[in-house]
Amino acid sequence: MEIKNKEITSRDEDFAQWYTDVCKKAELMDYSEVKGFIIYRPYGYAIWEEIQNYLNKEFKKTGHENVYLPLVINESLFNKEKEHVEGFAPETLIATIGGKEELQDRLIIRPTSECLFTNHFSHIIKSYRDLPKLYNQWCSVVRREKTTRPFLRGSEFLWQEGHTMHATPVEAKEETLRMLDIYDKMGRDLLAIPFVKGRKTEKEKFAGAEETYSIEALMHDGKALQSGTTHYFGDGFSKAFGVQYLDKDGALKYPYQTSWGVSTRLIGSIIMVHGDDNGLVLPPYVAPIQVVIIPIQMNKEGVLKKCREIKELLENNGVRVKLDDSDKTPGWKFSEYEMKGIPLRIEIGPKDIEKNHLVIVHRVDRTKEFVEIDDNLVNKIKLEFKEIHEKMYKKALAQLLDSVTEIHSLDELEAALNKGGYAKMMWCGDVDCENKIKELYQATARCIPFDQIPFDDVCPVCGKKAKYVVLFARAY
RNA sequence: CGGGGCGUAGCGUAGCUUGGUAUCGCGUCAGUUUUGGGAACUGAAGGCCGCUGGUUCAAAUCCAGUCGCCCCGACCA
Repeated sequence: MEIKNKEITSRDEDFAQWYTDVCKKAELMDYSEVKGFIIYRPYGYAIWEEIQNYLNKEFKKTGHENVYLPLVINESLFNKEKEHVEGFAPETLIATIGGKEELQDRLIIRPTSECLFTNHFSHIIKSYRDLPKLYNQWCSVVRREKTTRPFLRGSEFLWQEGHTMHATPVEAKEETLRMLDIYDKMGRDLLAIPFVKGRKTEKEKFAGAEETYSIEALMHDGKALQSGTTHYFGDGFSKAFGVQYLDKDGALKYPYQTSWGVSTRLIGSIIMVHGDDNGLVLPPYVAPIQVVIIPIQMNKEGVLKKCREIKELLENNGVRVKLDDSDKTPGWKFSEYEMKGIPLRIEIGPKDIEKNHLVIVHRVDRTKEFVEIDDNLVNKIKLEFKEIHEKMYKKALAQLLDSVTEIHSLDELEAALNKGGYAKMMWCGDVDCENKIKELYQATARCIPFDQIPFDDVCPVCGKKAKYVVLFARAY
């Protein structure tokens, strides 16, 4: 039975419009009066809270502490690291007036907090005993963007930014990769999104970083989305901000630094990886509501009572449940909660009560089954979550693997990019070739993946000797 | 920042060419009947027609300015 949602544009018809429809209709966000600044509605914010819960546990397991630093950076401080300033200056929002006075040192609303952290570190790191410093901050940052889209690119977005200081480059580099692994694991265990891990090219790396790594996700329309980054800074910021400590050997030394972050852009990834023509599809472990119970003929004797009983049972066992006992029709509720992507639906009507079972339906593929109400019910529901999660991950992984095309010439590159997904090619490492591809095909180097298995000798752009396997794609 | 489009009720819109006090649908509220894939009927509330100024007896409509949003490019998590 094909049942199609009438309020959401289909993905094939207009993917951009589909995306906007889902954001609005699933009540994740609303537009505000100011371009690029969105309202995170309770349901959208709750997804972010699940991500926070997951990451806070992982961060704390690995010894990180949460802190909070100011919203604003005085301009003179911001200007200390040259590359960093050049990278961010074009998109900063600056406060110039306080009350009625014009400010002497203007206040930059943080686009990222490397300057603030490094400056603070210079005050608190004096001895090798103060290292490592492993800090994380949950906050929002502001970057003036020309083109904005909900969750994908906004003038303000919510994120976490980790900032750490280490005694040695080796230790700092390990941290950079450790955090990338945590992000990757989050994709596998929480978001059901397979990421491609890799290193950014010189052209694509973060302003001021020596090395940038990223996790890249593939959207349903074949475009890539950078979903998280980690950076190794060497001692560049340390030197610029004068962070020095006295080591065991009595020498003054500069510590080595990292930073890493994921943002509410992850919500965009979830939408565009898993969503379908009926709306959002949420993986169970990140879903703010995991189960929605819909009573059928709820004025009939015992229906609501049974619904409440099941709700309480699941809730007491740590399942996030909503019972919709509003007077909307069941059909309306089915559509509504599919639009909102709730992974598992339970229907309870007079017929079910008679037979002592529940009807359960998976959002991802609408598979429907009857589950007997017995002492093992909670475990059965939890197994359903596992099954749904695995289904969603496998589906996304198949799509990702299917999208990778090995290419050996510019023609093949163009064809692969037009098809969508990743074009895997050998590359000489020269930025000119990156620029040429950008210009010709509007695609960028997403990353130099960790899996480096060469399959050709020359760069198809310039014909010179190839150094790396690299993935190109059109990206958000 | 270039090119295009659009601002009328919470949302989507008609009206604008040819000035005369705003149309329709969805939603909202109340009531009754309904309920296994977006229910039906009856009644009701809701508008500085983006903003400012001008023309006019009279402006959603004409003129000027201004603000904002959306789409496509260049820049970016």
